[in-house]
This record gives sequence, structure tokens and C-alpha cells, in this order.
Amino acid sequence: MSLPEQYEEGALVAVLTAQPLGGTLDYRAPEGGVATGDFVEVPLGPRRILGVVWGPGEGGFDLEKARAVQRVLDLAPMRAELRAFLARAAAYTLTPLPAMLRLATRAPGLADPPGAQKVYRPSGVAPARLTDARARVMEVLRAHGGAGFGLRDLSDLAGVSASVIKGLVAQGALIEERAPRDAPYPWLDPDLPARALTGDQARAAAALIAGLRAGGYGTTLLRGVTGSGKTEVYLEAVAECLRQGRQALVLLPEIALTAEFLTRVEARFGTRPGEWHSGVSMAERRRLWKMAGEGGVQMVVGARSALFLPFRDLGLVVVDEEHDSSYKQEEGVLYHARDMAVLRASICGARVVLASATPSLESWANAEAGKYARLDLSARFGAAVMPELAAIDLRAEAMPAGRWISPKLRGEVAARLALGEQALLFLNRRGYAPVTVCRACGHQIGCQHCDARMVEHRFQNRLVCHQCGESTALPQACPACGVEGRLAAVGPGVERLAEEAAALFPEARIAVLSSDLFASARALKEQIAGIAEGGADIVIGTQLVAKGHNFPLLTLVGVIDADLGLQGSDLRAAERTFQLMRQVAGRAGRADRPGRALLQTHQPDHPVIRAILSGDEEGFWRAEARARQAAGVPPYGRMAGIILSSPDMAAAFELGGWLVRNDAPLRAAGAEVLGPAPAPIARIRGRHRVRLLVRAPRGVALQPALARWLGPVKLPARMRLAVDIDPQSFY
DNA sequence: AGCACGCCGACT
DNA sequence: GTCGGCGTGCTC
Repeated sequence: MSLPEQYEEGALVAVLTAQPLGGTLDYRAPEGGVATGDFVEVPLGPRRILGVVWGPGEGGFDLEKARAVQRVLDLAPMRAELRAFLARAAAYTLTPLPAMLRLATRAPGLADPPGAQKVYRPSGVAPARLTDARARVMEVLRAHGGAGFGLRDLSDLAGVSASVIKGLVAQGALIEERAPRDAPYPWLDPDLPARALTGDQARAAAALIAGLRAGGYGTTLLRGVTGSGKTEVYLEAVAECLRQGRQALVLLPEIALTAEFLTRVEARFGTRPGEWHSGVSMAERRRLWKMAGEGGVQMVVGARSALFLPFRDLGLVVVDEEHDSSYKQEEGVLYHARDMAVLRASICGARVVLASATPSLESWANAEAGKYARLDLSARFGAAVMPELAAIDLRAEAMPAGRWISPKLRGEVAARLALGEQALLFLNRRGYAPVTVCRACGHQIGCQHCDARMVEHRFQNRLVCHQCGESTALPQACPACGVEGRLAAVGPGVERLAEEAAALFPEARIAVLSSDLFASARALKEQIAGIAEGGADIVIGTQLVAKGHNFPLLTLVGVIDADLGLQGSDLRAAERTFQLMRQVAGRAGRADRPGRALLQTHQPDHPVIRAILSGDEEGFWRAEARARQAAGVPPYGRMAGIILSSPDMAAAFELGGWLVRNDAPLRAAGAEVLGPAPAPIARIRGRHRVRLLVRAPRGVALQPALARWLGPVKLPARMRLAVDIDPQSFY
């Protein structure tokens, strides 16, 4: 880059802010000058906001209006690597740069002066009068192991006002002290003894370490069946990265998985790494954000947004369970964390490890094409073997209406219970019943604001919309015809399945694992730990159970409806079902007991069901790759979704139609547009959603064509347009 | 995103 | 008569 980096006082500089204004704003450099990458505070209207010096001013507006940068903040300047990453990610996802900066500055109080902060911790003295509010405060502190909290965080977490905390201080139950703000994280020691690795693991770890020593960018797909010890392997890569003095980032798909992972890191490196996700306190976020930039944290474990931290020297990014669909951000900035991890690493010269038992077809294809290296861990750790898989043909089973556990599955569960082993019944549906129908008039109760049906949650005695979260009390009378007492639950959810299991196995202890049944990640973790120790005989769960939790006593997995994900014409239906079924089946038989997985299905001859049962993963990927190649769809073709949303359905369709009629820029580039059609969920929160689908052969420069096509469009009032590059699900 | 301005319904 | 609802427009 030949652009000047340093600007004298009075020079016009472009400052990127997080305001949704499309681009940068021009300001005059302050006394002392500024440099590209400096974090600055600038005036905007009546406010002062955070920005980053992006380059020379662009002019093109009334220069008289240019105001001066207020001050340069005491923060590590944003490195060229991160600036380039934000710019390229913005161009790739067709997101305005300010929105990318917002992702990269998601920490509070960055403009605050550094200094000491008051923190509160328990003194050991019990509060004199333990009111509800006081008990909540003490519980929060206890749950976090006596760590000090800022006033704001503590009151937020406990749901009390600051005066409750001050009151506890006055009583002597809490100690108020000054703690230095934003201290570096404790040192992780990569040279503590590692767990002994098997031959397979040692070879894979050595290959990853060799890659790190070679330096520069490179991506490796680390494939290993459930229980094969992928984590041990990539932790050795983290160790090498730390020895080199560089920073490592491990992305996990779910907050619920971080607690278990953190203890493993502590066991390996002696202490805990930095943690970054929505559940982390504001003070901690600020500390981690600053320490990432100053090199005061060696390793970060986090959710996808951790990719946007201002690392000083990122050397390794691990994307664990890389196939997991939660890596795709589906609101706001639409990006796929796996792809962005590869992008950032390629810019900053870091290594990437994509770990999964069931890789995404994208990663599998990239490995096949030689773009990624590939390492396979074939054996399961210790004596455990992959469970035996079989189908239960529901067409041949006598299934009474309103019953979902077949006689055959019931017999298998009973056999496990007799042995004192655990059984898991898997159903990927939260709640009691997905549909509530009126037997008098046939009306199905839907959400007022969305185009989705209300799902009965009997434990809470409510109907809940899984789209917008809206809930209503369970009505007695049909909202359409007013007839009372004729509403009926149709179809199964985990709660209903639990009811059936309780009736079939009255003596068994049944645990239901569903994300909506737990108030906190901690409560969920406790439940999972209890089950792992044998606290339940039958576990009934949604896809939550498919993700990485170990249940050593579990020897039987019964999939209630293996056909569920195969319905619809979604591009990834087969891939997702295959992954989910393999993951769930892998829960069975981890310890030294052989496991069994039974899939209840109406179509045992369906190619996907057969592939799951045969365990021929390579065969499945090859067949799926061929089918996608023939259809010209990702990863062998390019796609983008356009979602138009407006309170006015006709206006959304009208604009959609106009866009399709005026698609010359797309056609000139070799792309085509399909639609407009109602989006898969045609109405969310009262906004009607219309979808267009853009398809192009691989190799077409899709984003520039989309920009030429959509750039000139003036959106009518209250219309929103979102571009989803590489959409994950659609019809 | 904020925060102003501005134009129409129920209150002291 | 005003308080306040949120639609529209502006910020270097």
C-alpha cells in the first residue's frame, strides 16, 4: 500500500465509524496528528463516537463542514491485517463497512480512561437478613467462584439494584475493593505434560505442529469420529502456537460447550484462557478486547464473533464442529464464521484447523480439491467402537395414533434399563406438540406476527412461537370458532415423548434436555453432568444432545423420527440429516460398552438413511458432491439470497418483481435470479418477507454483479433489503 | 444507530 | 390548550 499512514494536524482524514452511514466520514487531524489505524473519538452531530482512522480524506462534500478529531484513544491501533480483513469481509458479504466495524468493537467503554475499578466479592460473612435480592447476589458470586465483579455486572446478573449491593457492603457480607482494570490474563504453560496420545492422534498433532512451524497460512480439515480425541490433537497445535508466542483462537458453536472445554484447557495448560461470548460480563469483554490487542491474552475460546477481536498476532484459529449450522450468522451481518476464519487467517498468515466428525460438504470438497490438508482420526479413543446402526421400519410396526415409540424400540429400551444402562430418545422438536388444531373447525393456531404455528409447551402451560418468541397462555376455546374444549395437540415434541416414555417405563428416571427448559447455561451443564454420572435412565433430547456432551453410561440411541429433516426441498437437507444422525448415533457406547443406534423411519430405503446405516461416509459425500455438481449448486455453484421485508406484502412483491425484470447486470455477469417467492418464513414480527434467489456458476464474480444490480435501488419507506451470500437454507 | 424535528390523538 | 406517539431526515 502506498497510501500515507501519518497525517499532520489539519489534514483531512477518512474515519470509519460504526454509524450506518455507508462509509467513512472526513475529519481534520487533531493537534499531534493521527495515523492510519488509530482509534479516535470524533464529533457527529451532538454526540461523540468511536472511530478508526481509515486513510486520507475523500472530500466530495462541503469541506467547510469537516470537524476535527476530538482525541486519539489510548488503545492499540487497529492493525493493517484487521483493517484488510474487515474490508474484504465487507466486500464478500456485501455489508457496509460500518457494520463490520461494529462487529469489531463490541466491547463497552473503549473510550473510557484506563484506571482502577471498584469490584465486589464475598467476605465469607453471611448476610444478616437474607432477602431474595440478597440471596441472588450471593448466588451469582458463589456460582462464579468468588471472583470480583463490577457493580454494574453484579447488579445486572443478579437482577437487583446497586443499593442491594451497597447494603451488603455496609453489612460486611461483601468486600468492596479497587482492582486494576483490564489486567493481562494468567499465563498458559504449553509445556505442561500433555495427555498421552494414540498413534493416530500423535501423527495428526505432529502434522499440525509442522504446519505451524512452516508458518504462513494453511487450512487443515481434521476429521475424527465422535470420541476419537480431536480436542487433544488440536490442543497440541494450540500449544505449539503458544510456544511461538502467537495467539490462538478456538471457536465453539455453542456457549453450552465452553464450560467443559475450559476445564480441558485448564488441565492441559494450567489455567483458563480468555472467554468471549454473549454470556460474558461487560467488564470481562472490555478486558479481553484490550488484552487481545496488547498481547495480554494467549488463547481465546469463543463464539463466532470472537473472530473480530483485534488480535496482536493471531497464529492459529480452530473451528470446532465446523459443520455446525450455528456458525452461520442469520441476523444482522450475514456471515459464515468458518469462511471468515479462513479469510482472516489467509490475511494474517495464520493456520486454520477445521475439526469435525461429519464435515460440511464445502470443507470436504475443499479437502478433495487440495485446497485444505486433511487429517483423519479413524479409531475411537480407548476400547469404544462406533455403535451398531439399524433401522426400525415404522410401516411394519403397529403404531397407535398419538404414540411415537415403536414396540421394537420399547423392547430395546427395556433391555437397557434392565442392565442398568442409559437410553437416549432423540427427537429434534422442542415443546409438547408442534401443532394445535381445533377439532370443531380445523383451525390451526398460528402466531399473530409470524407465519409460523404456535408450539405447545405444556411444562409452561403456554403456546410459544419458535420464530419470534411470542407466547400466549394455552387457550380453552378455539380462537377461530370459539368452541371450547376441542383443541387437540397434534404431533410429537420432546415433552410429549417424555410423557409417553413415563407411561411405558413408570419406574425409570427420565430427563428431558431441551434448550428452552433451562434458565442458564449453568443449569444445563449441571443437568448434563448429573446425567453423565447416572442420574437418569432415559434421556429425551433435541439436537442439543448431539453436540459434544459425553454420556459414558449411554448404550442405546433411539431416533424417533429419522425422516424429519429429509422433508422439504432444501439443498442441504440430506447433508444435515446425515450429520445429525451420525452425531446422535455417536452418543451411544463411548465407554467400554458397545452401543446401538436405532432409527425409526418410514423410508428405510431412502439413500440418506441407507448411507447413515452403512456408515460409508466417503461414499455419502461423493454421492452428495456428484448430485450438487450436476445441479450446479454450492459448493459447485454460487448462490445469494435476497430478502425483502416490509409491513406491506404487496410492496415487497412489487419490488421483488421489479428487481427480477431489471436483472441485466446479473445476466451480463452470467448469473440468474429466481423469484420473487414468499421467504421460508413469510412473515416475522409483522414484517412480510419475500425472497429472490440468485444463482451463478462457480467463477462468476457474484458480489460485484449484485452490487451493480442492487446499488442503484432506492428502497421505499420501511422496506429492508438483505443480501445473504452463500445462504444455508432456503426452498 | 441516535437524536432532532414535526405533525396528529387523549389528558391535566 | 399541551404531552407524547413514532414517521422522516440528518449527521463529516
